[in-house]
Amino acid sequence: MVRWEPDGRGRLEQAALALFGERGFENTTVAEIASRAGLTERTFFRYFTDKREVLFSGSTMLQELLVDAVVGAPESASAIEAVAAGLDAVGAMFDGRQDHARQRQAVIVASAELRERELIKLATLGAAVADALGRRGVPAVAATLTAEAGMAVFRVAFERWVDDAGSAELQPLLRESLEDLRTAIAAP
Amino acid sequence: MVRWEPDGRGRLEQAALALFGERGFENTTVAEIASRAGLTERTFFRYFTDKREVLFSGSTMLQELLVDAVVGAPESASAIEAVAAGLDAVGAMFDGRQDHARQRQAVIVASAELRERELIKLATLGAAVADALGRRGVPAVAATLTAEAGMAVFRVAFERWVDDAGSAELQPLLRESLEDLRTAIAAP
DNA sequence: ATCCGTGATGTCAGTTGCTGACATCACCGT
DNA sequence: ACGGTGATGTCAGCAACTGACATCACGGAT
Repeated sequence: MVRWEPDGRGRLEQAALALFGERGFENTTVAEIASRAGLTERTFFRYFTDKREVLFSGSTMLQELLVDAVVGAPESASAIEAVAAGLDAVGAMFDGRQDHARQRQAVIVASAELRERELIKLATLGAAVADALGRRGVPAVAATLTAEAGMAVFRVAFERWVDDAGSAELQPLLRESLEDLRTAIAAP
Repeated sequence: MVRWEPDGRGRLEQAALALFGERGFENTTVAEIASRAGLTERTFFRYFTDKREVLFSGSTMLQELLVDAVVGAPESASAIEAVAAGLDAVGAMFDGRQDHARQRQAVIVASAELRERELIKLATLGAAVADALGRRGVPAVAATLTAEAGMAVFRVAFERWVDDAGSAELQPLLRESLEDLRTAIAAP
């Protein structure tokens, strides 16, 4: 018999998502999350710096994926093409995870605090992409703007994907949204 | 003799900015801010929902200005042109406020919590602009993307304006950044 | 001139997020 | 058999925030 059940971190994440879904983020106590996971409040804060962080453990993986794809895009690709390649990789990663994404997103949009956290994760992602573009030789201002545009495309496409019952795949929505952005801001 | 010194709210804002600048956001207590303003912690929380909000009272004015300019743009203007008009108005508003903006921005970038708050303010601004575009008849997805692009342009231009000692006016940087974005994401 | 309602402030007690310091104790290698 | 290690627990404490109630100058109504 083992001393502790395995994967305390994962149990905390599950418990948190479930409780946030039932009573909402603000009406859930860290002590309650920990208790449902069979752990202590103190242990929760050893895994997560923050009550909010428990919903964002996937963001580092997402960042690695995106950055790798941007860096690994063919040398001939322009900045925006490299970002598009990154978005393709991200789109593929979300395949089959629509249900989980929906559940999580419902919790996030219901709480201002969690929306804040999500925005800063996206901003960090954008900065990492801009940095990756920099390593490809793209000048700083253009890199930042291209990365920010990519994040805007991601936000819009992701929202459509989560809200829309009909579309099972994220990738086509990403492509579409990038095209929409292009036509939207093209000079008249 | 008056019962209370006037403009408690303003005194709290000044005291907060000063203290955050001296010791940083996390090392400043709400009680300290209130005390420097000659008030009580409880009173602070009557004016501001949050310790962070004390730095963001201007954002509602910014939003009104921007939305009004977008709505009031000539009917012939495209979505992105309406947003550009809004950015012009915003650029004009910041004339002569560079010192204050710098001081405030230094405090904000030094604190993750404050950066979060700033991002959600910008996102709210973006949503308001998208809504304004919607009232101009722009379809929802295009409206969101155009507004997000506008916010990205604002972020980048504002950062350049604050960081760069040479440029006194924000407006030209906004124009430039919009052009940069256009060329950055144009189809190859 | 007196009284009374009002609004900005203060006081107090309580909950919750979060942290530092220290204790515990099964497991694992020596 | 033994000692080190790492994941966990316990406890005390600060600071952010909130609800309930008190205060009291001011200004208008009587």
